[in-house]
Amino acid sequence: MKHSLVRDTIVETASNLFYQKGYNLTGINEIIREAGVAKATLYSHFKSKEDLCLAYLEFKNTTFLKEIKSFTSKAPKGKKQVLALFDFLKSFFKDKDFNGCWCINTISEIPKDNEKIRKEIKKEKYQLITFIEELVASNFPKLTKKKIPTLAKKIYLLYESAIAESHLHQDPWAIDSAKELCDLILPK
Amino acid sequence: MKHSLVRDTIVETASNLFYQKGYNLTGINEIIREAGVAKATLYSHFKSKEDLCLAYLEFKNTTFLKEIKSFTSKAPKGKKQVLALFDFLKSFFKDKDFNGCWCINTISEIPKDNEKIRKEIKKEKYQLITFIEELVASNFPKLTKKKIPTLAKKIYLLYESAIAESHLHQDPWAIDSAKELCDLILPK
DNA sequence: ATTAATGAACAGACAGGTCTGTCTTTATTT
DNA sequence: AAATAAAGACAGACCTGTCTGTTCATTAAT
Repeated sequence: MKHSLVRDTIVETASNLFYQKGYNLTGINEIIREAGVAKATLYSHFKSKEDLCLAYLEFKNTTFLKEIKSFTSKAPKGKKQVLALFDFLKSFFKDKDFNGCWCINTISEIPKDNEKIRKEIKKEKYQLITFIEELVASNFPKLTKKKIPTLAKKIYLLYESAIAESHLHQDPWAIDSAKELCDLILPK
Repeated sequence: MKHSLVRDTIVETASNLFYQKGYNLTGINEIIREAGVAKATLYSHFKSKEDLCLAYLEFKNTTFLKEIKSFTSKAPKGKKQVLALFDFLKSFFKDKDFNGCWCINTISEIPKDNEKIRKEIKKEKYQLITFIEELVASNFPKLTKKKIPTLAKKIYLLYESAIAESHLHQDPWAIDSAKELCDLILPK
């Protein structure tokens, strides 16, 4: 198999396992078995399990941002396009592999002083906030520049609680509730 | 030491360690060392680490509910008393031992099919929702009975994202933002 | 064109450490 | 004297990461 393809296979396999079972409960041996790859091969691509964790976070984030951008762009312009954030989440929730937010899950699993991973996670969340700002700005052009970041942060909070709580309660009520609340705070 | 006191010591020590370092990264040996207790003693009180985890969740929850009820009851009646939820969270955030929500952290660490722990966590969250309902009902007596649960759930979502996001970003902006949003949705 | 060399991946043993949970032995307390 | 707890050895499983040696495909050199 080609060098870069092997890497991709490892990242995808590890991502699925990390996301489903958690980082600490997934062993390297399980990853290589599943990926059909030798241990030395894995360690030639990643110098440690932590390195693989970073690749996992990046992979998930890239895929996620692409999907959510594509999904919302298909919704009608205006309020509905912003609210589509929650429709996206709902379809994500319905997926049999849904297991909440990988960032939150990972933060709970790593030692407090692991700055590398924490930094990556914060970066990813800021990318989401930035996307929401763009979404709000493009759908509410009358909104003053100053108000956009504040509003986007609030929508972000609603999004985050919707994903965490639908996961915790294994029920989508949190998504509906957050969407309602979002509807309330968007300019009419 | 007295039998029940030994149990309390173990639970408190385990709770601190589980909360600070995470469930999977805290070993039984570390708990007994810290608690000054023999391993056989621990296993005479708890049949497994999972059992100890349940005791940890219960302990944290009991303490937490007591404190948040006491804190909010001291705030002036009306809107302010409900908003005091977020002031409580802020002081909690400032604590050097703050490490987010133990329920969310634990959910991320255990296998998906651990129904015992999941059930306990859901129960605890419903206790929080119930408390918020009571808080809302007693501070907004004009509110119809039907509207209370819906409103309480929304406040709950704001509370949950405030705790999770202040933890993730290691910054209290999420608490302020959630409080503002809560202020907005409370009847004037 | 044939051979040699290089790079990549495979297979899996191994080291050295961790984990949970059990068990025995010794000490303390009541 | 009986019960309780301490101390810690131990079993057995699992973990990450290293290392040796083999296979195979592609490239370079003759």
